[in-house]
Amino acid sequence: MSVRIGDLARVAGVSVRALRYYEEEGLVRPSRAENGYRCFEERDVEVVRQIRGLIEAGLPTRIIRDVLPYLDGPGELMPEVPCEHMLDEVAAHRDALERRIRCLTRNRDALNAYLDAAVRRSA
Amino acid sequence: MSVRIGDLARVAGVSVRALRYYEEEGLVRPSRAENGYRCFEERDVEVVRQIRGLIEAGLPTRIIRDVLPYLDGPGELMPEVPCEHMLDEVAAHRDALERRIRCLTRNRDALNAYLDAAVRRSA
DNA sequence: TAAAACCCTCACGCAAGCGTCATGGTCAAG
DNA sequence: CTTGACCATGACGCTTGCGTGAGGGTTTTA
Repeated sequence: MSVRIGDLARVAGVSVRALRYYEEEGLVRPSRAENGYRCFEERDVEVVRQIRGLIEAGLPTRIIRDVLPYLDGPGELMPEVPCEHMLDEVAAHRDALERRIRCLTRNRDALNAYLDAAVRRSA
Repeated sequence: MSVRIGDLARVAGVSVRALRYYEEEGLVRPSRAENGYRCFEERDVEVVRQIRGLIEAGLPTRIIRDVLPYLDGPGELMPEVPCEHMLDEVAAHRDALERRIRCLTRNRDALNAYLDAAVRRSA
């Protein structure tokens, strides 16, 4: 029923060590079997992919830990009484993402322009 | 006429140490005065901002060094005879940026959805 | 002309995100 | 019942992107 760490690593495309690290950082919270083995869930596959994407995008784990609870879909399980302070933090994260997206988009467009020009020249 | 490292640091919003590091990594190539001081150009302000954005977006300096020459605008100063291999590398960088952008966009949208829901609930 | 304020080059230090043993329990297969 | 494939917990190592002196010239300011 439960997914073991090796299986999750293979399916999600990360190392076993990385998964243990993510647990240390509080990004995933597997339960434990009687023998001490970590028990992951099916949904952790997507969670880990999400984590990978965010880490590759440059977000530190402590921020990922903060925003991960809000990324389960459109407000499915929202924390009770979201206090102002937390909302501000989430909004700040959103703004940071916005800036990163704009920066990356500009650079992607520039690379595309370069590639286009190179192709036209070789034609 | 030339910009000194301290001025550039203030204007571009980075540390002097960071600028020296960028030079070590080949991201900027200031000339030198007779006294050994680094001579930056006005345009380096924007270059450094560009670099900062890419680093914050998670790109390692060696990749930034690779793509930076192609980000000066739409193919203004294109390297002579861009070999296939290099074009492939640039395209790969572009694809990596694309993936990052999609990941960040998904997460930004999720955060927005969360924030919207929170606001509606408090209303 | 002397203190401030910059600049230079080493060079060590540090946090993040794992890689990589070392050492040892667990469990299905032969 | 032993071999091999997994699992666990330390714990040290490495890379990246700088921070932070140490030690010593230069240039502007008082």
